[in-house]
Amino acid sequence: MRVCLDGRQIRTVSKQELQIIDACCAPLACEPLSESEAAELAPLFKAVADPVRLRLLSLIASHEDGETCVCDLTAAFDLTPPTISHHLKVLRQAGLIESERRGTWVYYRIAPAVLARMSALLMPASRALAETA
Amino acid sequence: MRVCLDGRQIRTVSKQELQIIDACCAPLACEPLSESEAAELAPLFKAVADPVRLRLLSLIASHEDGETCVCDLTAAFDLTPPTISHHLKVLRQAGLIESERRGTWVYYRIAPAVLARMSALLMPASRALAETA
DNA sequence: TCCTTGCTTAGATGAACTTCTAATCAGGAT
DNA sequence: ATCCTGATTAGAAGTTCATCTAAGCAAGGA
Repeated sequence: MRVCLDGRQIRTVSKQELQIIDACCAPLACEPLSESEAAELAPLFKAVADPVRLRLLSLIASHEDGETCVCDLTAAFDLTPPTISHHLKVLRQAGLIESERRGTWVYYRIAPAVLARMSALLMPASRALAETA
Repeated sequence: MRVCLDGRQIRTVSKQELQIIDACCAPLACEPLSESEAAELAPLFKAVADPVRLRLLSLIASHEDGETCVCDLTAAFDLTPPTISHHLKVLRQAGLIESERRGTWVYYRIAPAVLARMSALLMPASRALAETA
């Protein structure tokens, strides 16, 4: 882990992540997206196109245990529990997170496959970059 | 360039792209996004969270010349020119594309930096992946 | 100068989305 | 059994968004 100029932490990409990037997801610049592909992908981006859901995703992803209790998530926002629950449902229905109830509490964790697919789609979107390799 | 099981073309990641991935964009799992970071990032994802805009981006990105005339873009959709113009404006205001007028026609091309940032943010969002490296 | 073509802006409409309050469900404790 | 706490569902209100038609702007040709 390194720290960059603006103070944010960064790290290098692992081989395993490269395999995901390299997996079966044609990047945007490869060939035009079909209507059905676009219709399938757009809801995934819509799920993360909200500041609350981005922070929820980030809170869950950066939690040490790999999972986070809803009560901790709710406490991090100035929003009512039903609102947080709504956003978690949107993320879950998009396949970005998974939930599990253990006793009184419900825990959420990241489902990495869909995020990896979205990332791979956007990454090499510049033909110039692809060809100067 | 290879072809995967479902017939879509894929390719490996270049060193230059790795540098972009590795650049100054903390991935989601690194640490929780601040409220202001989330507020800044969400509109970027909102810009691509629409099937028409995803296809527009893909059409522009995959065009041989690196740029595409609006007339070609409009022809690819079953929508009126004002609607296409609206979507192009959304993408341009998000910093994802740039436009240039040459004579009668207006050409759009990809602005790769923002896409690279979004991709880097989503990619290593799984702590499990990051730690099995 | 006037007309034609390409593209964008303005304004309106109907759908979708975010948020809330109130009510409901699930588990655990008294 | 009853109550309490954590979480979700139901329904409503206000806002944002995608799309259209109509109008405007820019550039080139008759």
